[in-house]
Order: sequence, then C-alpha cells, then structure tokens
Amino acid sequence: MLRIDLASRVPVYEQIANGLRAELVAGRFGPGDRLPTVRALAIDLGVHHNTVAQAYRQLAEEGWLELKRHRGATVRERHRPSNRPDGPETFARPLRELLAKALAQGLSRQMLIRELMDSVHRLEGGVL
Amino acid sequence: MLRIDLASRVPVYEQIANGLRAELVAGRFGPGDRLPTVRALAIDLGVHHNTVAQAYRQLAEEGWLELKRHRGATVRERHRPSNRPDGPETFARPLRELLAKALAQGLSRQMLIRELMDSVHRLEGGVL
DNA sequence: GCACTTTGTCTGTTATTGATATACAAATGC
DNA sequence: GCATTTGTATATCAATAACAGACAAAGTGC
Repeated sequence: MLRIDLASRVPVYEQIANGLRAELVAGRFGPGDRLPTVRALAIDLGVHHNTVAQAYRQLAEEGWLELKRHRGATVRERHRPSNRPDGPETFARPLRELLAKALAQGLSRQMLIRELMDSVHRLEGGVL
Repeated sequence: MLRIDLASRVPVYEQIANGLRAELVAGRFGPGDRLPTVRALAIDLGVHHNTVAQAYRQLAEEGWLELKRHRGATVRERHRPSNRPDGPETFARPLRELLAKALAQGLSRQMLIRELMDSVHRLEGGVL
C-alpha cells in the first residue's frame, strides 16, 4: 500500500500524509470509506502509532478525514479547496527544482518529458 | 537573485543549494564563473554565512563547484551525472505527490497542465 | 450490565539536526 | 608587513521528529 523511506529527510508522518492524500485526490477512497486504524497502519509500516496518528490529524485538518474517537478515520464527503489563494509559486518553483535535481542526477530529458506528459494525460483524464 | 522562505520546512541551506543548482542546470552560470562569497550571499539572504557555506559544500560534493580557500566558489567545467543509477522512482513519485498537494490546495488542473507543458517545452528546448 | 478489548489521544523523553555565534587559519591587497 | 577578506572548524541553542507508555472512552461478547 504505502512505502515509507526512513532515510528520507521528509518526516515519516508527512510521507504518510502525502501518500494518503495522493490516493484521496486520485479518488481511490470514496466518502464514508474507513481507513485502517492508526495501530494497524503503524504495524504495517513499521512505525509508531503516534506517527500515523499525526498524519491522520494533519489530513483531518485539511478536511480530508473525519476523526472520531473510536470510529476510526472516515473519508469526508467532499474536500473544499483550502482558502489560501496560493499563487503559481507554490507549484512552479518546486517543479523546477525537482527537475533540476533530476537532471543533476543524470536522468535523461527524454524520461522526464515522458513522466511529465504522463501526468498531463492523467490530469486531462481527471484521474489524478 | 534567490528567494529564501524561512517558514518553509525544507532547510535554508538546501533551499539555497536547490536554487543555485537550478540556475546551474539552466546554464545561467558558465564554467569559471565566480559565485558570490559566502558572506556576501549570506548578507543578501539574511542568513548566517555558515548556512550558505553548507549549501556551497553540498554543491561542491555534487561536482558543480570548485571550492578553494580564498578563491571563492568557481563553477566547474562540466558536471558529470552522479553515478547512482536512480530509477524513475526518484522523479515520478515526488512529482505525483507535488501534483496531489497542488490539487488539494485548490490549484486548477488547467494551470497545472500549463505549468507541466511549460516544463516539457523547456526540456525539449534544452534550456533547462 | 459487566469485564475486556480496541482506539485515538495526551504527556513526557530522547536523538537528530538546522541555524547561529565565535574563533581560527590562510591568502589577498595596499 | 599588516589589516582585511574568506572559507572552515568547533560549540551552543532551539526546534522537532519519533518513540514510549499511560489514559479515557467507545465498542464487543457473554
């Protein structure tokens, strides 16, 4: 299901949140669906349950999940886009830096173009 | 020149390294060019010079810069791609998570597609 | 209804690390 | 030669990520 990289410098709880958010955006979970309990997912990932709980809390703050004490985490009806009107800087710059890093690592332009076009097609299809 | 976001959770020294790397990949600096001294750039950015030094050291390790004690940082002749044969996972996954985050923030698919296509064109033009 | 389990939360504790302060050594410029 | 410039090395402080362990309350089976 999810892959956690303990060596990465992005914190584990955020890796979990990012991964789940990606699946939520992709529509893999519908409203009302239950996510695994914090402990179950924690065991599955090999981390502490508090780490998972922090990820769930973050997603709940973003409006993706409804957290009730013993009912687990249920996916919310609909996610209204956050109200901060972030400009293109929030996306354009990280993208360019990501590309620079990839090029610096020796990945070919061709491969990067292919990946970018893949994403474009997914976006056009409304899948992601 | 560079913009540093102190509120960001990605460390400042890495923001500096990322920004400079992006400019290096873009070819804005030619071989032999001198980068500003650590202190000058530090003052410009409002951070400690050790923070800038750390960024320079990282870029030097990657082969972009030549660091000599009192000669400042000079751009190297050519950057040979790092020898680790990282798969597509190093690019595809971060890209998808970046897109998911952008969508979650309410950025339109249209804008994202535009940005992606921009990058594709830049890549095709060999500019970036 | 009552024990027992399940589940998310709360309160520390520890280790890592990002950023700074400060001193240092060596090269440069006059 | 001497003051200045420049990158580096060491120490310190603060923030925080991850974990440990206990807790309260809702569910579950009888």
